Amino acid sequence: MKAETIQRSLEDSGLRCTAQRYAVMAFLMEHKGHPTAAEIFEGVNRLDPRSSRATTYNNLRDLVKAGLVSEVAVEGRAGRFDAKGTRHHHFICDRCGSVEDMDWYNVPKPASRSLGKRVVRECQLIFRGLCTKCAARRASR
Amino acid sequence: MKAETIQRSLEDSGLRCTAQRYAVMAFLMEHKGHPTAAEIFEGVNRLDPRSSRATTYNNLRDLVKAGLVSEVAVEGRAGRFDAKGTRHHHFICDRCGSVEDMDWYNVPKPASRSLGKRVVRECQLIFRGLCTKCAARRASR
DNA sequence: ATATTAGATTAGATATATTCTAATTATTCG
DNA sequence: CGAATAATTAGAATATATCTAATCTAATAT
Ligand SMILES: [Mn+2]
Ligand SMILES: [Mn+2]
Ligand SMILES: [Zn+2]
Ligand SMILES: [Zn+2]
Repeated sequence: MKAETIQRSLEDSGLRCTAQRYAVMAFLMEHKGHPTAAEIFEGVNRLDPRSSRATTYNNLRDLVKAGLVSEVAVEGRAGRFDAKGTRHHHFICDRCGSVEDMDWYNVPKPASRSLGKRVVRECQLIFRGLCTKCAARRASR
Repeated sequence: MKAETIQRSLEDSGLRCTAQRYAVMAFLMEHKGHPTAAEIFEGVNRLDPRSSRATTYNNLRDLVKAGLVSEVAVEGRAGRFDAKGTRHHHFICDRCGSVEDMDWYNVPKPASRSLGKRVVRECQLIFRGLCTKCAARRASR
């Protein structure tokens, strides 16, 4: 049951499972397109408007801090968010800017000479190019 | 001679080599720390204030479009820029947010099944963790 | 059960980053 | 030169995110 899964993961992270916080988490799990804070705010309030902008931002911050959500590194102004599920990489379309998940695969670590005394926590791969839709569009012209 | 190199690369891209545009390019080539637009604006105007904020942004946009500069994908509000030199990856520090270059190495392409009809133009690797300075700081406590 | 406390939410104000507008200046080309 | 095009500018406008201080809610203590 998804509801209980969300509730438990929130509480395991020391966060109360409030209606607003739950809604952000549920929205992210249902929408895999890496929505912005504004889209999440709008989506959460579409049915039953009951979360303020500040709360949406607060909860996103808390969820990221708790490790349940990640902010995707994209150039461009608005942050984009992602419920942390299975590991994956990302593909960003040059034309339409959409951010899509790509199957995860292991990436070789950098040479320790190049790494120096840095400590690597994670490593993410971002592909750029044309998404399926935009590639088709371009081909048909 | 660097000046001529910059001039030529601008003109080859169909951009006039104006004082302001040149200054943005030169600043980026001298400062490898991936400065923000605000830092570039400030840096360019430190000696002889003669570039407006709008022009700094306009030129950054034009240089990115021409492929001479790239915007680094970082989460966080301000865009960070990079003169495109030799290929490299990036390391972003969890603690201080600094963005450092890492030696480039080839990354295996995704399985074509996973790629679908997408067209990959490039692939960049972002490492996260603690930079040399922050790792030392943490160790000494 | 009531009081106390810490956690969460809210509207609106504020801050920050970027883009737009319309006027001006500089450069190119016929 | 004169027209056309490109670039720059100050400041206004927009977009995104955070802060503030008041209020509300839930958890715990008495
Ligand atoms: Mn994702
Ligand atoms: Mn770089
Ligand atoms: Zn696309
Ligand atoms: Zn650091």
